[in-house]
Amino acid sequence: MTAKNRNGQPAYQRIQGVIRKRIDSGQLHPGDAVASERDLAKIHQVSLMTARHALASLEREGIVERRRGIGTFVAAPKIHFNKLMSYTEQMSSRSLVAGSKVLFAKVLDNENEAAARLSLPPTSHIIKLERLRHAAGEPFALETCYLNAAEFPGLLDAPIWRDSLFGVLERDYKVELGYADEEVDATAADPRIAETLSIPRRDPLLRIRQVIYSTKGRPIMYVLGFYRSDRHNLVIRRFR
Amino acid sequence: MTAKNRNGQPAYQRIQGVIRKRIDSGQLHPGDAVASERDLAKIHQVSLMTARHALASLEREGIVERRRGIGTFVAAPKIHFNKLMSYTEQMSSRSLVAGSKVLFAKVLDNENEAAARLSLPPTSHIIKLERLRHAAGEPFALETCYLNAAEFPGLLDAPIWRDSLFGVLERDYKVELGYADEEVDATAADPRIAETLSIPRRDPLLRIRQVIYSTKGRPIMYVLGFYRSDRHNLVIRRFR
DNA sequence: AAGTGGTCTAGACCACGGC
DNA sequence: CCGTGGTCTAGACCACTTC
Repeated sequence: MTAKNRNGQPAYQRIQGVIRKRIDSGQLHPGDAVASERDLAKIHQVSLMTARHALASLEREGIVERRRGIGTFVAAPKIHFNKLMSYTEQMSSRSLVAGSKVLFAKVLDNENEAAARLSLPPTSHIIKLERLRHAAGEPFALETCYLNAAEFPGLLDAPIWRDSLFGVLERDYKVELGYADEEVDATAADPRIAETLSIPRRDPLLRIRQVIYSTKGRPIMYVLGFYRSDRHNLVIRRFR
Repeated sequence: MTAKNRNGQPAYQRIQGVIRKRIDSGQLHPGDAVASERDLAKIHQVSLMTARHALASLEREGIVERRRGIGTFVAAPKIHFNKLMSYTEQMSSRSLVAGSKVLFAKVLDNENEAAARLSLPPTSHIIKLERLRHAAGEPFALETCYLNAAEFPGLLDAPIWRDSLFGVLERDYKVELGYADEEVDATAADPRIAETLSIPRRDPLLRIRQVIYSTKGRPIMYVLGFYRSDRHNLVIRRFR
């Protein structure tokens, strides 16, 4: 019997959804035991491998921890490490109101570095969108996004002002965002950035260069961001 | 038939090893196709799920990329993102000779913050090991490790001077390192760090606070590191 | 002994991409 | 159409932990 999913969602994702909801709604707290593979299999009428798949990939996300011979438990909420999220999503996951001010938005043809990061010829038409991001009334970061203008015609006419760029891409352009490779280093605020972010010149900033890929591995967007080190810190998990 | 592994290594790991070796040795180059799930299953005499497991977790490590309907391909070598490696391992993966100078090595009992990060009482006996790391003759980073003295008696007598701390822990103390949670931000060099690293005061530095856990989720070591931003950059991958 | 996660089988059907 | 990866079954045995 091939399990029929009324909505086309795979069974293991449906199971994950149930568990996630129970954690988010406070029914399950960090440290609590999650149903075992065998119990989940019975409850959701799936095979062991499917229940296992659900738990294994929740563990990879850091939502639960599994211990052989003992069980599966809700993990301490270390924020969503290694999770690709838009600025809007990040802020709302911290219960902050995200704000954004567009400083620059035009199509250019001399953004060589951005074009290279997007695997495009040097003089391609590139959308450049520079935004000052703030939260709780304070400047937070300066982010510049670059996209292939040929691939996203009319993007600058979309309500980026109101809406999340991730949302526009996923909803209006049917892009499936997959993963992002990021390079992180530290740098000192130059005069312009210092003024924009309301911090002293030469203050240390976190600089993140991010190339966002579709699920199929095609580069979609290059983002260069400068983050106030006193307002931001990055959380990641590395595996051995 | 339960596949017998002559050495106790799971079949999927053996398959991964074969693929890794073929990539490392130059038999397979980035972009080349890897054998399909079905081929691997035949070649290694395992079931489809096992061959699949091997490829799926290689993909999670960024070694290969899989595309539905097309195949599995060797990924571009973006360095080992999200991979927990010792300084020695990192350097050697970049073909650099790692050097280290111990600046401080003692057991203390007033390292409250480190104790807290290790989930120990505030005044626990804590090993503090401060090392200046260099490569290619240049100072590179200042790293301070903290460990539970009760758990690693005699550690300071081990040949940390010569050997990798990771190596000592894994070999002599039978610790299985599992993962690390890291907080990254930017900071300015204070006078002492500036002098130690041979850089101007107030230069931006990458600061990384790292808690390393065993495979069973027990905190093993807390590492506070300051990295010269002109010599270091951190590469990570985030998933949606 | 009982329960848990880890590995594995020998198949199945589906969705997708290229021909 | 055929080969690919994605999901899934209905079990099995093993290793580990707790009782």
